[in-house]
Amino acid sequence: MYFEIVDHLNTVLAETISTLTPETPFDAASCTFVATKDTTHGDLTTNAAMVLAKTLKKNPREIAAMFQEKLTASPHVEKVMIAGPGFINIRLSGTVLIDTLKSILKEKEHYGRSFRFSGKKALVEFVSANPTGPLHVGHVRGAVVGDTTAELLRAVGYEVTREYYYNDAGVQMQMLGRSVQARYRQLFGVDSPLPENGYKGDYIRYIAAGLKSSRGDSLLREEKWEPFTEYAADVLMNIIMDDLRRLRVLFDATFSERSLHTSGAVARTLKQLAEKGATYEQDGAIWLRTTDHGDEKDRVLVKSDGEPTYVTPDIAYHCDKYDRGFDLLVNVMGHDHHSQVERVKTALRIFGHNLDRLQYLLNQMVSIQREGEKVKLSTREGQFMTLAEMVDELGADVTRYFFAQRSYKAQMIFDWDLAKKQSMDNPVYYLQYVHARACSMEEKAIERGIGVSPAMEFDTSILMGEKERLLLLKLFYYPSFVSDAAERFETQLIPTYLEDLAKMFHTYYQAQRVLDQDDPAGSLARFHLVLAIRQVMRNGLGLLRVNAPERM
RNA sequence: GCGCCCAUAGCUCAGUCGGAUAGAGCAACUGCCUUCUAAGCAGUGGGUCGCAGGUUCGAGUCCUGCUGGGCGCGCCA
Repeated sequence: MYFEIVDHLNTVLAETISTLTPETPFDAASCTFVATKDTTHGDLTTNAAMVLAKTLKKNPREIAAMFQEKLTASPHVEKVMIAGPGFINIRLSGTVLIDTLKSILKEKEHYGRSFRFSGKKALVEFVSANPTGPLHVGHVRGAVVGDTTAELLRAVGYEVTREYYYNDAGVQMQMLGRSVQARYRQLFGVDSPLPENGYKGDYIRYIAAGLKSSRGDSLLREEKWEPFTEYAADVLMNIIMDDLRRLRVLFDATFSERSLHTSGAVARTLKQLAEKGATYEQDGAIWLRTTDHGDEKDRVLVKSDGEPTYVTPDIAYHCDKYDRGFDLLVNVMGHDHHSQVERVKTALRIFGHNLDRLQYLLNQMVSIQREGEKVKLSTREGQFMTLAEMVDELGADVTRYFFAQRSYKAQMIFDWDLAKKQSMDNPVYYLQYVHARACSMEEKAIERGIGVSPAMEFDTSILMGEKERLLLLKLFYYPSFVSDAAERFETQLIPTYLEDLAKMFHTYYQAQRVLDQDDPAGSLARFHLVLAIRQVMRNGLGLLRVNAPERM
């Protein structure tokens, strides 16, 4: 409904603009209708007249008047008002709002979804933590941002793949294997110290104990670290995926770094870069000429010991993503990997890949405020706050909501005490309460013999009161928020919208009796409105993968 | 030194990507349950949108320069 109406109005706008400016080419796309911020200014507004003022050398209000007739003729428009310096404000016809209500009740969970990107494929890569330990708070933010973004993209028509890239090769994995090996030997009383910079966490002992119970002492004479790495990585990947599942994050695919080595993709990438003259050899290492693309120094692709650096398989991985034919590639990772991004992009540019298809979402750091105390978290320091602990203490709903609520770009202070509260102070419960309250009203309605009319027959004039009208208008805007959130990769637009809607609903509930024994016609009409609000709340929470309980 | 991000109410943050009188929640204060859930509602106080310029009809939003904070800048990942 929203896009249908706004597209129609924008077309009228564009046509009128082209008749007004037949000589001068004018970008009509820059003049569109948007929702008003202040309801006293009508429902939709455009600044077209003011933008055109310079080109036409006329007073904006005078220009606005030239649009008025055409717009008034639209069946979707009740009234056109010219206000302020030259805004064209539109009040939508009641039919539009009633049709919105009907389509919500008809489309149900599909309301708000669109087909703007139907037929397009998107890959969202996120979390991608190495299997060297359990996930911590920093990963949770990436997990929520990535998963919610994926869900938003799906809501606007993309066929989405969620992928987890993990480094099961390299020095860190060797360290993991050797740490487990040491703990394993200790279990048999062998004096075997942890390697320098080895992993000290208790989970290493846990993994070693698991190995002992499944393999006995059969690995005691094993000198190589690889079997230990393989086993530990396997265990840790399972733990990671279990934790993520508890956060309601499910991946469609994992992609192993080692597979890029064994398949020859890394070697092929290096060869192709060399053929393009983008690399050279010096001091026994192979360098990428990133300085040709604005870097301050060239970067090493292959170390003098013959081992590739981290960036090399990452380049091969991204080439693989391009080869798989996605229309959109989204990468969610910590902002501390920023310099890495430029190197990958440089290589992709050398290969001639279209960087417009690649979108990095670099989320900033999270710190936790708990009982007034600020706990800073970083990968290097020992982590006492893991994903599992968060979900245990706060639940998936609260954990997800708190991260989705904020822009990924800004550093975030996670208010643990607020998140912990199961009260009205906590926005999650505030939203869920809308849903529960509406469900409770439905029960009451059924008791009183009020049911949804399949033919949508109810007295629509009752919903044209100003309070009801504003609620309908809010529901009308919902698809635009979904669309904006997806296109701009801004998850927080959804919580912002839902909190607005919740506020309006609770206010309405307080001010207006919905189910009134003395007013059956009014009760029926308002009941339909409540059901529509409940549906949108459920859909919005669904995008965030937050539960909408029927009872609280 | 260079790069990226941030700076909005006492605190945590929004601000629909240049619009009209800058918002919400928390905290503080005052009211409202015999009713469809008070996990709620209504109201009060609280601001030089870090600073200084610039762009234009119009700037919290865009540009430049500062200040302050975070992160990065490795033949680590």
